[in-house]
Amino acid sequence: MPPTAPVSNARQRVHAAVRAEIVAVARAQLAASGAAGLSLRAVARQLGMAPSAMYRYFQSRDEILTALIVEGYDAMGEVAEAAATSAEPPAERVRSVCRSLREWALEHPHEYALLYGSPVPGYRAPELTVAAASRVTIVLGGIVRDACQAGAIAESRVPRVSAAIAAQAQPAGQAIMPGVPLRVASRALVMWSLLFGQINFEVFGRLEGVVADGGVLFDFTVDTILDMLGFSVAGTEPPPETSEDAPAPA
Amino acid sequence: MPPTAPVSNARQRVHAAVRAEIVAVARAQLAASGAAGLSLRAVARQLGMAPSAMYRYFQSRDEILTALIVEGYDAMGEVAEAAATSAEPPAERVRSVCRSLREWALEHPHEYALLYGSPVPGYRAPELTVAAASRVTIVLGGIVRDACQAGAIAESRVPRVSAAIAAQAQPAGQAIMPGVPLRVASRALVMWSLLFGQINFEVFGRLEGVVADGGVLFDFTVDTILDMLGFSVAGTEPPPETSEDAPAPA
DNA sequence: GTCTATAAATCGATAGAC
DNA sequence: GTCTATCGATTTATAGAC
Repeated sequence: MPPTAPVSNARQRVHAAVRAEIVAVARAQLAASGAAGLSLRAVARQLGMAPSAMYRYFQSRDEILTALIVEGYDAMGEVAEAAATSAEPPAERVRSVCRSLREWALEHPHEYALLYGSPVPGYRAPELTVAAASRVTIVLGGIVRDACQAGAIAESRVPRVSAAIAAQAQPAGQAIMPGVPLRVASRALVMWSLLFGQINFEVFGRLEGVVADGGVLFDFTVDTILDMLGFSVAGTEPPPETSEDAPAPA
Repeated sequence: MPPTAPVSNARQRVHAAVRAEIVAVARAQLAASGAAGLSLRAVARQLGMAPSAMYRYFQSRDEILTALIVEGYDAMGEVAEAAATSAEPPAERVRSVCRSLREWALEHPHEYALLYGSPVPGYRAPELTVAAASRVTIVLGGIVRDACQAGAIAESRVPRVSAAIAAQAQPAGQAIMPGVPLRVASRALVMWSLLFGQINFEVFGRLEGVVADGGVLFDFTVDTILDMLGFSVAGTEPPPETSEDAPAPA
């Protein structure tokens, strides 16, 4: 046996377990106080620990926040990946992923806000978190790439893009969706804004007096995403049920 | 003279002046501490007042926050209205308004976050604020309505919508853009998500390692908005400069 | 690794003198 | 309308005994 290899492996396990417990309590408190109000002491209190004992597990309050963020990105990545694995056509997989993201956001509004809402005032996100954040990105980017290869995207329906935007979209597009034409990759960048903009509005309650059924509007948003990406999808051009397009009676 | 009419008009003026001063200081503190950390005492301290004296001007801390929100919506409404008044074609007016909103948001990130970011944990927005919020909405909705009447929107390029989404979009669409066909009004609802989703990403720093020039991506976003609304606009179909659409060299 | 104790602050809101 | 004084809490973080 190497003399230094299995140094107190059991200790490490309980350490990790307590860490997880701390994060779990912190997550519960996030809902009540918001990210800015997350208190190290309150977590300790609820856990029956002395506040000072927390410092054996996290160097600072911000480190708990970081763990919370990473955990959140991972959870979203997981539901997105789960929704993406199916043999359905790409457009349906996009729908599934988008719906799963919305659902998770509505079920975990405070964690979602931590990820996609206003930045926490004094907090500086470490590199660690950006890697976790890319997981969701990769899922949707992968479907777009698959769709392109499978011919499910009618490139001709997507307008050409200027050299300026092409230059901007090239690095990120190449990284996430290698091989995807730049006009599609450019619009895919915009897709994030539309998707998360819509989820933001609903989760943050900004749709309250405006729209009664957020789910219907969300599905329409996803339809719009598919349309603007050039997806050839039944239902985009001639929708199942159509409504008269008159200015509507007073 | 009526016995009760001009009761201490001077007093009211200084009262309003002090109120404005309080809000100004609070606005400055918003940048440092965020909305959740806005402190009535800190404002008083910086103003050289006793904390208790603040209660002559605002009933509570939340009321200061409300004033800040109303002020913010008004400021955004003002820049939007200013950008909208021009004899240019509707598409250009949309561009101007969107750009002006982005610019304001980048110049006032913390106030913007207060309006369009995560909700403040314990704070419940009063009715007062929703009226102020609609000002920006009305500007863009008005341009869309104008564009429809002027024939600047090719309705045929916008897909028909299902009865379900039409029912959702009808009330808000009718209120903001009376007379606009439902398929266009529906997509106009989605326009807000795309517009503010894009601004959110940039203002909240979520574009940092992804895109170098946020302005270029934003202009492309606005182009996409115009395209998805059916605007007939030079530059959407055949862009000024076009780039080769090859998958890009490694 | 956990505890007590403590330092050095913060906060919102109220009471009551002037 | 402004002040002092105060209530009754809150917080992060550290020191040091066990």
